[in-house]
Amino acid sequence: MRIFWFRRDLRLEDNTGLYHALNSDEEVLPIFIFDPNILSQLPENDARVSFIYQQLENIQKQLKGAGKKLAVFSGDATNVFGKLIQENPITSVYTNHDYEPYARKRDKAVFQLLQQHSISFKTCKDQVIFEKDEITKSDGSPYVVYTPYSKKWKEEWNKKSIVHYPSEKLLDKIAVHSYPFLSLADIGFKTSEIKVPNFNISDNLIANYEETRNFPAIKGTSFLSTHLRFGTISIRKIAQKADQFSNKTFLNELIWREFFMQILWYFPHTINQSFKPQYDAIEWKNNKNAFQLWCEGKTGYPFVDAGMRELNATGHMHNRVRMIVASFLCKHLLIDWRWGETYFAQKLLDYEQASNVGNWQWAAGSGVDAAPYFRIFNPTEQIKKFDSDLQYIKKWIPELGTDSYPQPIVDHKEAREKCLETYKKALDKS
DNA sequence: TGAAATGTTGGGGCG
DNA sequence: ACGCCCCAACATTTC
Repeated sequence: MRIFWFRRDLRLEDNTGLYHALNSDEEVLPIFIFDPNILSQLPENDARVSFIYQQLENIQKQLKGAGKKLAVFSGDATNVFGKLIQENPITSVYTNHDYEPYARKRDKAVFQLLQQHSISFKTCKDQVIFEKDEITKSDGSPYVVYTPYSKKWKEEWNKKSIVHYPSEKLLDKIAVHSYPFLSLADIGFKTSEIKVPNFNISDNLIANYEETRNFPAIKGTSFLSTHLRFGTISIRKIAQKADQFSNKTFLNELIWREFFMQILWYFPHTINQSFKPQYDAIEWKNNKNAFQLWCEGKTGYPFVDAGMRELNATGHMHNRVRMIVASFLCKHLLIDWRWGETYFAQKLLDYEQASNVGNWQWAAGSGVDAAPYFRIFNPTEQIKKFDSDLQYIKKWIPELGTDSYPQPIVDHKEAREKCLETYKKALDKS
């Protein structure tokens, strides 16, 4: 018997690892494991846990149609596997790659356990088109600048023809078993009132993406990120669609995702250290009160506040606004990018460590191919450019223009000058 | 995937 | 018609 281990690939269709697991005469036990190492840090109504559970239920419904079912466990992965291999004649375990530092550690421990029992651990590429070692410079070293990376990515993409993995057609190989399907309550969670929005990848959206994506009042973005994060849609399907359009702006965003994933793979220390080490000499102010006001959307800068309120209310924030609030936190408030990264990690439905760390370091100036330190967004100029009629801002700040809306917590000009001085001081040291 | 500061140009008011 | 000043508009440099 084989095991297929679902993680960030919560779908039956075009699932690489699932396809390879099912594509033999052996029967396959499909499992999912809720990991207390991750869950214990989350509130009981965490919206992502609800979304994962909802997707597991979807999978369960589809499997039941084929007279099968999914097993859902809770526990440390090695403990769960220890039990499963005692109770079943397991020959191999299949799963899809997960590139985050924590997942790599977890998978290494599972691999070692399986190895002791002479069980093979087969892992597949599924959540990206190209992973770590597939797009590198000619000497095998990783790209740390986006443009040449994307050029190489597109070259390789054009060379190959896309392969799909019709895992959904092999469900008859799934084993009959009596393992449980734990409920949300069983793992100590409740259904969140925050729901993951559906994605939109209509022809219209992709064709107009470059023109509309920067205006948060327009529904010009795809809302794909959460679905890509949890694998509820196949990246192969999305990339193929994006490539059909002559304007490659949308495809480029998919490439940014893989760019940051390979950066995290080669430079895992960047989850808490600046990619450019001299940026760790910055003397952040780290004012807790200012941070709290930023979190709550009460800085007195409407674009910043609207974004943070959108995040708090929905678990989502428009990408243009993410850049604005991030620049404001790091540069106007001189608060360490890690604080912002941590807050986003708590709140974002689409939280993806590689993209979140990569983009926060971009905003702080400390990352690969980052914004230069002197590039400081003016949160008021940004309104003129991207929300000039205040449609987005008023949606989230109904009290705008009244006495109850706070005064700016910092003066733009002063904050800008202080930022330049602080960054310069740190960078002059090296 | 900036914005401010500084420089340049040219039209118009005016003596 | 001319020189001078002002300043908007645009370009370039700087942070």
